[in-house]
Amino acid sequence: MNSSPRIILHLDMNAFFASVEQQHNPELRGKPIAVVGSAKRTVITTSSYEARAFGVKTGMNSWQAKQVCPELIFVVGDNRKYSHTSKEIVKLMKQFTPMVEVFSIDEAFLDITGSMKLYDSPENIAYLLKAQIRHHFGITCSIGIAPNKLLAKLASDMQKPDGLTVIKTDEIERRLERIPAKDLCGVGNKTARQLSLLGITTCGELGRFPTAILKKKFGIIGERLSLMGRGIDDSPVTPSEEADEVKTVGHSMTLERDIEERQEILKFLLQLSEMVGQRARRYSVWGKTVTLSIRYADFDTWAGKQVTLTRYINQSDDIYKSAVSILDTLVLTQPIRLLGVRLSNLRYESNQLPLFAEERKKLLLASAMDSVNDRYGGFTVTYGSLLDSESSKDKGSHVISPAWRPEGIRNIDVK
DNA sequence: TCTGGGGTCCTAGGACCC
DNA sequence: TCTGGGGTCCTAGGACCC
Repeated sequence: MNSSPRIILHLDMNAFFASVEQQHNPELRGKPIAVVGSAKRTVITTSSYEARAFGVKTGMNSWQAKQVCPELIFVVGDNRKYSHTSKEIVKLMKQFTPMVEVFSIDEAFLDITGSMKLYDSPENIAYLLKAQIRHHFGITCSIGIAPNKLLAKLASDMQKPDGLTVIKTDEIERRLERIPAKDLCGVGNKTARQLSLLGITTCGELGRFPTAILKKKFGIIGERLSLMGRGIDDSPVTPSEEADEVKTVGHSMTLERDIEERQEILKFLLQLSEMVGQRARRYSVWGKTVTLSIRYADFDTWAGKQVTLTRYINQSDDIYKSAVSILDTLVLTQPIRLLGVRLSNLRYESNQLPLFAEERKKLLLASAMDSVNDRYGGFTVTYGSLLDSESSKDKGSHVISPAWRPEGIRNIDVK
């Protein structure tokens, strides 16, 4: 396979959520701020560069952050805002090429190989993108340009904030030589540790290491690791419209406090099942497998199981029943910190006709509730047992995720 | 006063069928 | 009477990404 060289651009919005908040509220500009969730047990999802200077990091809880930065301002995140801004920025990117792959709410890959006739150079496109994003949204971004996605992503990480880094084909080897292998997208903590046991810490070392040994140790990943070490990556930029359909739909939540009582567990399971069912129905997805996951109070121990049914479901109470049936097979050994419900083994069917009157009634009731929820968001209407419960008060607002995809089914229920 | 939430892909073993 | 191998589906768990 010998194709002509590609030009790939990776764009990473700097401190995206925090930047959006600072843009919306001028009083926050120039100040150390942290975007958090509304729940009690929340962590920092993003912080401004002013806050990072103090050592504030993603994943810290509020009091840890306050320790390192006493004047830190906490802002409760608002997914609608970020999603909206993200979509607008994607529109802007698409003026340069239709080949835009939305990688997360604050990152995208652009294949600009075909855009060179219109714009003199890749750098030119990068400067225009940066200028327009700054002008329209007041946000800076870091851009990496390289012959493939792996290197473009690596490059965008090299200068932050507001950076531009270009890696040309003839300098790949030199530039990779001393880069830590851990910096490669796909090499996490565990793999990095395994590699270091083999005496590998840099990309250079990884690329020179015998592929056969890597294969033996890491299986299918081994070969890929070897290629990555040499900066080789053939994966295409896939525009989001052509992306695979989503394969699972799930929600989980860390509870305000650890719980043990069955009634209380059931209440949250019902809420989660409703969240999952609502999203599944909105996108005409039916699933055959339900997974219940439980994180215990000690944080490190997990419980849970999956069951596969003989039919496809997407009604909240069917999901709920399955989740409860799993719960009934478990022997709980600790109070519960987190509960999760997930639907998988999905099938996409829009016009499945329910056979029985009972089924029809259920569908009608569900769609009526969905349309109200569509208009008002969150859990304006929900099942009886949730009313007056503490869980309905927060209206699902604890859902904040930096990697949340703003397109298609990956959307959470925010309109 | 610890530690969020949404996903994808891969592996390995067992059941079951032909 | 004796014992192969391929394919598929399922569960559980781990690693990774944002």
